Amino acid sequence: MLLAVDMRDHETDKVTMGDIARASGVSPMTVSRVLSNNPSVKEAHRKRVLAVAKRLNYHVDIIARQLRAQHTFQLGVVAPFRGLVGTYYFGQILQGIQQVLTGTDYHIALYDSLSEDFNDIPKCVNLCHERRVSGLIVVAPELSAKFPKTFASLKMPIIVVGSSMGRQGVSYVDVDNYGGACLLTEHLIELGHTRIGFVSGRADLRDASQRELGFRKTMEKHGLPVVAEWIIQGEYEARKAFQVSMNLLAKSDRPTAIFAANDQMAYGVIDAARILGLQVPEDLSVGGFDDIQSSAEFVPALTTVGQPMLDLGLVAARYILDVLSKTNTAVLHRKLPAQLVTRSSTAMPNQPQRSATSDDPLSKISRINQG
Amino acid sequence: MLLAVDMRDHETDKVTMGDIARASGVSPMTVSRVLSNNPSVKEAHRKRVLAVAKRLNYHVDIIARQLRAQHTFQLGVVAPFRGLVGTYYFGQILQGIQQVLTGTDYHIALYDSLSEDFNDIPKCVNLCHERRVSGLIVVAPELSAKFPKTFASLKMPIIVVGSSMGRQGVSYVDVDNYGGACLLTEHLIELGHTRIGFVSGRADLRDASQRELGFRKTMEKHGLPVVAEWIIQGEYEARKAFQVSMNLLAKSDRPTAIFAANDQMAYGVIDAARILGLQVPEDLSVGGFDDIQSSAEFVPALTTVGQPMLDLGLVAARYILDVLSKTNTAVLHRKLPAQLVTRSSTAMPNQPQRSATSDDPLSKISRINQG
DNA sequence: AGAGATTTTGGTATCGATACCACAGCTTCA
DNA sequence: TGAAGCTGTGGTATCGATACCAAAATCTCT
Repeated sequence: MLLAVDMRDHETDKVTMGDIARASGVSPMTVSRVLSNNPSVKEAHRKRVLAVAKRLNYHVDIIARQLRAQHTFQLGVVAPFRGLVGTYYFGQILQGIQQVLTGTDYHIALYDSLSEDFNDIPKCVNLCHERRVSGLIVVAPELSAKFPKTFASLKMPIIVVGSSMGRQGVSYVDVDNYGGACLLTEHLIELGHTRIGFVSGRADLRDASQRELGFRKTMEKHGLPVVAEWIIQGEYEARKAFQVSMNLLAKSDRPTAIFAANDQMAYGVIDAARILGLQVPEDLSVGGFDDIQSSAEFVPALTTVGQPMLDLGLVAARYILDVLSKTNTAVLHRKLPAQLVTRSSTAMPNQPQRSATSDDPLSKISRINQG
Repeated sequence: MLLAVDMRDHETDKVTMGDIARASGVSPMTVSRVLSNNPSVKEAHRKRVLAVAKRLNYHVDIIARQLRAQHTFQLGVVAPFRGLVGTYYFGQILQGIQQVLTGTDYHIALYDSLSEDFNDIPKCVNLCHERRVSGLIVVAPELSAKFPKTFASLKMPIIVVGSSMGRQGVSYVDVDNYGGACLLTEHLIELGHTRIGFVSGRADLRDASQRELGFRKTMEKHGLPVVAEWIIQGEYEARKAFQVSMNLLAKSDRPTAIFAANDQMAYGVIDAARILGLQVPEDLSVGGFDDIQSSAEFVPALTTVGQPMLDLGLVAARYILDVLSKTNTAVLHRKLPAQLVTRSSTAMPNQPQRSATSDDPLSKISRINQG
């Protein structure tokens, strides 16, 4: 009765608990108990069942388990593919999520909130709900995203990443872009800069507008002028920033410091400054935002605002898991602090007289190749 | 008996087909038929059932359907998160996949092949198999990826993206990186260049080595020298490329053209050239690879090799769906052609005598600001 | 009108794992 | 020795949708 030889062995994988039960002379229930580590089963049976399961190359049928448990163990991640997937920011969030999920039974189900089927987030969230995801992380950096209160009534944990939802009962985790921008602006002001320009990011993204707001408010707070011509559009792209800052820096009436709303654009600004013969940070201080990997190695090493992108994913995923395990039931409203990272692309501005002799950037051009 | 009023209405969503059946006076089977568009059901019943389903806010229980159908409608996508997620390349592939999936019942389940649980691809593939994904797309740009033949014996369609699998029975779709590199090299040679440098990509990535090979073979084919000092490591990063090409271009014995293994590095090379006072393309032709979005707008517009990244995703997803629907059962070995995109960053090399007078790059430095 | 063909409907079993209850076998103590 | 307690084990029902078959309802034609 024991260990009836099964010639199919590793071949077919339609092996069920019933098969194992038959082959090891116990009931399916006992098999189920063994495989779910229920302690109330005799050691002899346990060993035999495990051996048979291994021999038959058994794997639980996840679907049946899901049906019984009414739980898919899928963590839905909703994001606008166009524009977000393929960015470092989103990649880091995904890695954070995966780090939390590794070792659990959960995995990521990815949905495009811009798919032509459902051109807005609520529709996509409903789809996920119908698909019975266990929890949902909505990555929504767009300004236009609408989040109806009905989200809160869905019978699943849900959290928004990258958008602060105000007073609504929806959980979110976001980076404090406003505060981060204040930090960098304060830093530049403390160094003695009063003529500061700003390269803004994509107008449709929430974080971009928050960074610009932080810059403006801090300038106002210190009674410093925000010069309209010194606020230029960089679209979050190094190239675009390069082009627009070429124009700005070529003028004789130019700022002594520039705050770029992300690091890539800061690179673009520095490239432009180099070409125009301006030394960074001697003639121009440049600050960025994000602290992407290359910014530490960049020459000059970039002063920037560190954004805990990985943490966004970690916090969001951990929150969902906590709610699912009933550890936490509260609505989460969390702004992760951004950190000022001071490196060598910012310094005190040159003395006025010195700056006067060098109004023409071309006069300095040879210096770049001698340094 | 008809239309018994249900006060719960939209509240709870534990509505089953049985509930609808009861509320509309038919059997669960008829409800099932109506909801799966089976034509053999009387129009009166159909209308009543649909009305009730809507009123009760019914949604099929996907899990139960899956169990019955033995099919999860999940398309597994396996990729090394670290290094790949967050790249434009992977973003495009994902978008391609999603485009095919939009409108179908399938959706993406994302798995990290580098998760600490299973540090190699076969383990991750097994996990997906256990999780009963309906099909699997393995994105594997690394050189080290091992693909045992056992993949072919898994009872699910599987395709590898970004690695040509040689003679093994595993399907793949890849871009013809080798051929693309040949195209660009030929282009430079046709323009009259004989002194050509190469900025290589990440040594661990398959595509990078293929591009370099294409360059080398084409040079050899034309009897041109591959100068060791002119093959420099750019790691696929603009910054790195900028640094190493600064060194290379500052020498008096420098190439007249540089082929960078991706567009970002080409940007870096061009930036370096600018700073050294070299005009592109007059003094230096620069070609890239990938044709990323910004390359068309770049100044000068970049000559590059267009890589159909979106198509990788499209072809892979379409293949899986075809196999699942039995439309196709053959193993797919497909290399998508890369396309030469000629823009303004490449041109005929300067005449030798002219090049002789300008051995010192500094002599040209003022030109950049006058153009 | 009634036999036969056709459309429409409902009952039952099934997918595979597992919660719950009941009970067999064994131990412990009055 | 028998009642009470404990441990292991198996039977049955359930999660919700649907394939399959049989039965009912309807239609067709002589």
